[in-house]
Amino acid sequence: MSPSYYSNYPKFHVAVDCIIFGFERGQLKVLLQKRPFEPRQGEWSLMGGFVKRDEDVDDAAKRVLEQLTGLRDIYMKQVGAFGSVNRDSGDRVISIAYVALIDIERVTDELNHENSAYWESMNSLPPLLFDHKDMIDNALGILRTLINHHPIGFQMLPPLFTLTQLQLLYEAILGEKIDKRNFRKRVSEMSFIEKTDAIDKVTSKRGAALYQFNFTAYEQEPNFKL
Amino acid sequence: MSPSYYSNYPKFHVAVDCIIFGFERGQLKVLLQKRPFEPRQGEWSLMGGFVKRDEDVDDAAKRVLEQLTGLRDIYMKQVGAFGSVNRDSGDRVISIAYVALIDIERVTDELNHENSAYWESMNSLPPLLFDHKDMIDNALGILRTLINHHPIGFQMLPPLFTLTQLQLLYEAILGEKIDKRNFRKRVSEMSFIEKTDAIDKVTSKRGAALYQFNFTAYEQEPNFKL
DNA sequence: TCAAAAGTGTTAAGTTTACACCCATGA
DNA sequence: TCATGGGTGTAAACTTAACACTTTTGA
Repeated sequence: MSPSYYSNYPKFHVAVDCIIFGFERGQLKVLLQKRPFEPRQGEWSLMGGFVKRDEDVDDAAKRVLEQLTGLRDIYMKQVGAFGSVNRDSGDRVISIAYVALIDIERVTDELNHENSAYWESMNSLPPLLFDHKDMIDNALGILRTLINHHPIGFQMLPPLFTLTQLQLLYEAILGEKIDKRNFRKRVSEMSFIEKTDAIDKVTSKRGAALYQFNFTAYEQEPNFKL
Repeated sequence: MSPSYYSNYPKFHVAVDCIIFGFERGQLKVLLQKRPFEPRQGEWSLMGGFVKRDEDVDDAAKRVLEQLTGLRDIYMKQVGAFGSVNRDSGDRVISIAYVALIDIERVTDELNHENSAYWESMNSLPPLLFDHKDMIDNALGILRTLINHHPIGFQMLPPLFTLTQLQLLYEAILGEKIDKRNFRKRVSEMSFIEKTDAIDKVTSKRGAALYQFNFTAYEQEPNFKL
């Protein structure tokens, strides 16, 4: 182990940062934290942490996410590595950013606030630490690209959702209005988005049909285009 | 510098690996090297190198590319970080992969062979070191995604090229045949792909019109769809 | 009774696909 | 003269976009 050729070269701190997206009341939100240590303690930042010695980088991201939210088996995808020399004012740190999509209802307020974490709307982000704003922008770009052909939006909705919620989610991610009838026509062509017998009476007097995403049906016929 | 909080955490070797694509005689090729050091000296690998202490990770990738090819100002894009614990059998190394697109004619054979580097067709890749095959697969995926809406294919062609060359390039990247008349119709709608007076007599008796990509025209009207 | 959100089809415009022959030249 | 690659247009199929009114119900 550690043969001489490699050991001529420098080593670096390697961190992961998580861009955790959720969706609530028609708004795309991101989970931010007041940085709990120096330097720049108290500034708004993404949730992050250092990679451990015998830990895959992907696993480090999962660990950080679980520490903050208590959730495992969450959809995550690497956004990329951020490696400018001076990106971290404390010391040289190379950070690998991950985007995670979660159902905001699964994260309780207590959990959030223990970590001084808060959901902030993407429309009104505060100034952020280091290059964390760039990370969020990249993550959103990836989300916008993926959302059109992959059924990942459902990760941010409860198991049962109305078509209006689904449409608002797409509008929030893409940043544009979608025609309601065209949207519903496309949804109805996808057999894996199933209408249930349940009715949502929270957001309308009349009540709206609740739908669910059927993962196994999707596996069999994964033609997705919204 | 190096405040106590950070210094509790481990440090890692960080490398860059370059997936260098080129195009020659109808084939998409990648520049591979016989690994010049232990462990696993002599195995086919991507061109890589360790990040230096005061060097941006992006700059490390540019440096490695320039060392191998002598070329600067090349189109490069980060593919992502590869961070499994045991991905490198020598020691723990976290590697950040970059894809680069170059005009194969600009790299002379001498340069290549000094570094024991060779262009290998994507259709007949040898077994590769570590996770380098995954890196190439990811890079190709990114290339396929980008090529449809961004004029990056031209980076792999000489300044003057025929429409047949351009079509063969697209076919090689996408891995499927394209209808000649439909392809040319789409090209003719893009004002920044300009016909020149020059004629190529190398590949046909009749001669084929040579075209060029006009970058400034593209900046003004960047609507690209092939 | 009325405000608020749910639900529902058709048509025109635009895009994509499929398809086959003549041309110019050097060997 | 013929083999090779260059060059050209149209019609049908499909996809996308635009658009407005009725329904249900709780307050």
